[in-house]
Amino acid sequence: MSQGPPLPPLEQTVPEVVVQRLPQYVRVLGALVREEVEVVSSHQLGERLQTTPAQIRKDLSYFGRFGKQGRGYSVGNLQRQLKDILGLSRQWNVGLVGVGRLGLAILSYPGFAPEGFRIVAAFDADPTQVGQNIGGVGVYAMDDLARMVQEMDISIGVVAVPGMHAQQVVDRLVECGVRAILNYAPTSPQTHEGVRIRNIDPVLSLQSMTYYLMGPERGENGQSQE
Amino acid sequence: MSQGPPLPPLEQTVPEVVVQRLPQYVRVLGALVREEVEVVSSHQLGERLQTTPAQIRKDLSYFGRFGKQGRGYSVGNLQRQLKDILGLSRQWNVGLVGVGRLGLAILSYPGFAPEGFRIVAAFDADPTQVGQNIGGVGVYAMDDLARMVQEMDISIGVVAVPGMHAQQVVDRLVECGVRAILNYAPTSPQTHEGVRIRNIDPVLSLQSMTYYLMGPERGENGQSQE
DNA sequence: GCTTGTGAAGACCTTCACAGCA
DNA sequence: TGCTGTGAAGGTCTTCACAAGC
Repeated sequence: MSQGPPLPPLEQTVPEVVVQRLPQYVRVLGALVREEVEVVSSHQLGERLQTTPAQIRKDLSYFGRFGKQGRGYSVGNLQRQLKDILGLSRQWNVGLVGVGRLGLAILSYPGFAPEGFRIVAAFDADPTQVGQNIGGVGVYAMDDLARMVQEMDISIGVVAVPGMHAQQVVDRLVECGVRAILNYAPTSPQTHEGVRIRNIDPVLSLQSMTYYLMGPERGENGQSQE
Repeated sequence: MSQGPPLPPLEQTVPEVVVQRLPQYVRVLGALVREEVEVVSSHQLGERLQTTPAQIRKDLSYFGRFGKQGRGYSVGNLQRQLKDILGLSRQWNVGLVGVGRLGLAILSYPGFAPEGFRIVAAFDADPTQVGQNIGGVGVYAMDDLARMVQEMDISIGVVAVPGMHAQQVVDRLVECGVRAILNYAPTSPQTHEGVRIRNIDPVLSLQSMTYYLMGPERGENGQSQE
């Protein structure tokens, strides 16, 4: 799975949970920038993020030393560094598969572009959809997927097709070289080696909350996120 | 936080991760029912769910003994049992806050009702929205929240307001007695004791995937879900 | 034979607690 | 004094491995 013996820098492997928390740190730092706060301690960050200061310091320590003892972290600097680490200092081109009700909602969602995620092409299996232009985004046939991924430098796929077809769409995307997929279909597709999938599945979220709504008292601790 | 000394039945506390996996089990079991499979082993379930058989057996063992040695689990029976445990054998009334673009998309999403989640009322701070009827769902003022939660037996809140207002909406819902909240706003609200919040945040999902798209080779293992 | 249920072992992540430094 | 960065300790979740039973 890994390479030969030379063994490059190889920064100690970072737990996936940590990577998943970093974007939240970036977001809070963005809020602090807007509030014109210049320095922040791990304790203050912990309050905003509902975590412990230790967690934040430990997380950051996987990537470097960003703070100053006795003072804390420079808000602007830390935000910039984390964005660089996460790859958020650049734009990413996104391909959307499925322009049904859900796909259209995603296309019209204004939250992606400001964060650097640009939907540059849409795809659909239905020939009557192909050729359309929806809010500036062209709709292509699935057969054009490989070509368009190349030509438009698409590195992220968004899947918004019926659950029944999600797996094959994921497989197609992976074949075409896409290694990060955001899946809105109510199915957890089989994952491929080296490919990241994140599922957006509100029904599953609801279904795990109802457990705590049952019985007289099952909700002992009141946390939990995402 | 816990009670006195009598210490009732108190089934060993179930890890939250386990509760979050159960709905996926239920879903796969549903697929097996439709395929008319009658018996399934933890190994087979593990294949479909990309987990180990041991994980599944351990998870189930928190709730009872559902299998038969040498045979496996009765698909129908196991599904029924898990649904009962999760509270999925009944309907749940849901209140939606925010009927902007996102709220409307949620209202028209056909995936909730078949799973037993019925959106019975919508709320909005904008007086010009109040009084509408959207696909059979009335839009009420925020001042009616407490009353409607009572009258309509709303136990789950869905938040679809701008990030800026998410926290206060969550607080209002909690005040009104709602203890399970699905939050679509791009903010992680502070959680209250005894209240469950699940955040639907596609941008955060994207932002944690880009990390693995950076650099020559950082994506060592190719798993990860949600 | 095959598969469950489970204590014990192990891996992983979080929290503690303190040395080091501004 | 105040706060970071971090090894070590502690907890939690996962995996192993096997007794029990069909």
